[in-house]
Amino acid sequence: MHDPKYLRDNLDFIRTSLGRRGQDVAWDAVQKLSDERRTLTTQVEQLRSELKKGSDEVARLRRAKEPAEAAMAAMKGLGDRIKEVEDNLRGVEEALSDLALRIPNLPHQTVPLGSDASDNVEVRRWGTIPSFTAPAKPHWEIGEALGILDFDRAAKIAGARFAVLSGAGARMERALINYMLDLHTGSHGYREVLPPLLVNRRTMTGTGQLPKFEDDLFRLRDEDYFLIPTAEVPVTNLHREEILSEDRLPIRYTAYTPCFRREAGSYGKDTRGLIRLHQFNKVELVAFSTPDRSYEELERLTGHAEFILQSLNLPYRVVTLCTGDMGFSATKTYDIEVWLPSQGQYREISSCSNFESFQARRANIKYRPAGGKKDAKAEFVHTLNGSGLAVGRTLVAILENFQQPDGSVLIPEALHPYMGGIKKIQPWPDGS
RNA sequence: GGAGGGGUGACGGAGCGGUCGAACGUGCCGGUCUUGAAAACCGGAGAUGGGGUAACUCAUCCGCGAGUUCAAAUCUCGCCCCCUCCGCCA
Repeated sequence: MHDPKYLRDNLDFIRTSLGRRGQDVAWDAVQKLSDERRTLTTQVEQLRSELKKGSDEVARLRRAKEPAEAAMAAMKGLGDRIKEVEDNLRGVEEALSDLALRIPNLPHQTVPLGSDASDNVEVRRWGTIPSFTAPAKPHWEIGEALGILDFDRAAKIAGARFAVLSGAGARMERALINYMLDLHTGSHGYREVLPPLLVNRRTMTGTGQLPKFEDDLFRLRDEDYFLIPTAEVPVTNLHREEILSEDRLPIRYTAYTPCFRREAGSYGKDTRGLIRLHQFNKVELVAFSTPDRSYEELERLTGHAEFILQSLNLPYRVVTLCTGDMGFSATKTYDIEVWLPSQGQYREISSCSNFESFQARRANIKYRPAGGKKDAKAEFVHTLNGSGLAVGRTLVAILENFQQPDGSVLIPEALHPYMGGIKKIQPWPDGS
């Protein structure tokens, strides 16, 4: 959400800057409602001031044992008039905030202009792309042959876009989760959090999923709870309605959670395999920063996610998303894309973003600057987050990049301690 | 699910329907005292929105929402959350 005052005074600038991203915003209504809110606010305050003075006068008269009937009669009805104007004002404010909550964040100056993913700019590459004598197999073939991935039974018990992992597959998913968490908590300075997977409406609004993207979420039928689409949601909202002291910043959390997404509108995309599921595992990195350090923090955080891939020896590249490809709440986003041999291309495995004060304003997360000066007014923090990493896609990358001619898959050395001594995944004999 | 208790400022905790934005205590900041510190004493300090170059000023905020009243932290109703006991359950 934008600063209401800034929004009111810079409507045209914001509108122009957003370009295509702001095309479905009702700009004229925003303008009109902003103006109305202002006049109604002034009106209410004047009436209230009048009422207050009148009431004080009544109190004074009665204390002085003087007749107060006239003063009371004069005030009669004022309250009702105030209520009327207030109802108006409330209506205007609700309408305005509903519209304002649907305005995307403005991109940072360093974000390249563009309309879609093809305009994203590659920042760097790491690792060597493996070469294969035979065509590289897709992970679902590898996994099914090894008996560690089962999409047919997943479809039976749940439906399309679900997967069952078993044996060494299940083990490796768990190994990756533990490995990532250990690294982020042990070496990168994050505090581990295990949050609820169901959250309320207020929380979903705080990070920007609501009101605009309700269709992307799974929602419970009988209660107003949503399944989280990412740990970003509960973890960022941890400090909702709080004022943090500056010396606590930056706060860095890492959280493993399953993530649930309806994937509405992505029919036909990545229908096979583990790439796009309704439920997947992710280890998330979340940071709360002072405004002056948030871009520095974005680089750090991205580096922490990259390090996982490096330590697993998986080739990847980092791209800066262009203005047209960025998410709703971000000012700047780096995508980390891992190499998938079967597709002959890099695919997203992490997305690291700075939201500046956009989420903080929605969720009311502030900090009080240190220094003991009298002007220590609370200000909004900057929030950031990134995947570190999407676990299922990491498994995909391992299966595909380290597949062997005999159908087995070599396990990266960093995972050996987490795999109970297994260094290679061999076919499960009876194939069940 | 049943019964009861409670939600007030960073925290603890008061609050006859009318100088209550809110006593008091702790913590915090500044000062006096001290070689320094502690103690003691004095003073300061909330959030949001509007107006003003500024000193400042106006409005709102005592879980949330509605109602009663000239006037609500205080009275009434609904909702949310927390706690205790009982039942159920991993």
